[in-house]
Amino acid sequence: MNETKLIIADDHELFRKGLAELLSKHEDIKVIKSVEDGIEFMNILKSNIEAHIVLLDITMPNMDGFQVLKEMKNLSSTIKPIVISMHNDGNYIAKCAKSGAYGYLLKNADETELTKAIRMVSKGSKYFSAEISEKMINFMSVQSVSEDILSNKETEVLGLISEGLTTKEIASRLFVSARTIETHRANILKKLEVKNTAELIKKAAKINLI
Amino acid sequence: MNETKLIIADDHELFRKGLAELLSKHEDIKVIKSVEDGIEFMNILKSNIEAHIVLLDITMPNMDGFQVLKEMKNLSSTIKPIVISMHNDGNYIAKCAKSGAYGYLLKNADETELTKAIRMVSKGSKYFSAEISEKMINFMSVQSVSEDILSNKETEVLGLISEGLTTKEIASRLFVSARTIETHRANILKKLEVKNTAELIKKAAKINLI
DNA sequence: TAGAAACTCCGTATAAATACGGATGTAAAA
DNA sequence: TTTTACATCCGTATTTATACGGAGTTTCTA
Repeated sequence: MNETKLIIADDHELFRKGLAELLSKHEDIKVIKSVEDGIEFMNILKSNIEAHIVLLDITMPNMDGFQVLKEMKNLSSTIKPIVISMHNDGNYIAKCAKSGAYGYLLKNADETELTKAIRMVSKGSKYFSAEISEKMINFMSVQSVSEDILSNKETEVLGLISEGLTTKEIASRLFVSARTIETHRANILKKLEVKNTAELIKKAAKINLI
Repeated sequence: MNETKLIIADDHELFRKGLAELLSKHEDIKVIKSVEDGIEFMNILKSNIEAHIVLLDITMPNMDGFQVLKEMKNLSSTIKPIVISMHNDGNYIAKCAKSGAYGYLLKNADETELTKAIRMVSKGSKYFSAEISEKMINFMSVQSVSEDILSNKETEVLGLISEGLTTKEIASRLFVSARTIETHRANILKKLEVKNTAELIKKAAKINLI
């Protein structure tokens, strides 16, 4: 028979348990492991466990879903990740797709959709619902994936700005001139299409840059 | 027999279903309804359904958990709300306790804790785990519940600041002098214990003021 | 290898925010 | 009723941020 072995990675105990319970009714799907963070999952992955799919939450402590996806790609794992997230934010979806997710489900998806996604991915297809695809496309048409918007230095500067440091303070902490930080600030404002610090921090918080 | 009838209010279909499945194993607990937002729950409440407990999510569309709690208090409902949230933020917890929640569970609580909470609340007690209580106490000791921190005017100004408006722009929009807005800004910074706009917006976003 | 980013730095100027230290009338709460 | 918080306003001064426009070096990539 064709049994799909899957792992659940989610930091919410009740969600994990409930999901396992829910899936136990389906004979072709078997939950073989249940972990609560990315690190734990990576350990399992490295132990060469035989599994087909991992239902992966994005927001997890220690190591989040994005990092897990990246690592899985590096290790060219054969386990196919389906992301289960509560964010129907185009940015999240796009990042997951880019990082090698085989599917993206919202936590308010229904059981039918969940099993459909698992079965499709199990057969080698990808599963992104119409709603999800649309969000992603809309997002990509207006702005690039946030990961790529800012350079490393800019991201670092943004972090310090959000801590409440002034340009001068940031400059001395990063051992560069204040002019440099001013330029970084200007570039960040431009890239995120905002006109001052207040708007900047709000937007950065929204798209989870900080 | 003493069967506890409960309602689940959560916008995540999978969570709802999973939870129901999980609880179905317990004979003394019966899930009688499952709704996906606050409005839907209020309708059920008004239909005089017989239920003992509602497992209430905070972040829901249309009408969130806080509003539901407030409304339930107004209607002096006999259904006892247990909040299930993913935020272990002292501010959230304190607001719920203040609004009449009988319990507060994190979504990463385990099954044992869930059933324990349900049974205790069913018997008339309240259930706040040691961890949750601690968070709440820590929070309240350092700052009052966010709802009460800022005055109405200050909240309004904060909103406009976060939109990227300058002091002058805000002043003309609110038909007052720029000085007034400067004072408001200063007071807001002081109340939230931050030293500039960047930190302000970050904090405001964090405690969901904007 | 050529070109594009990224990172660094500079000058000049204006706009905006923050830090002081006041003041008044009104409304709500103790 | 007395106190307290709120909302409004003012002056002076300094610090920060933003807006221009430019340029050299390195590093990565097509």
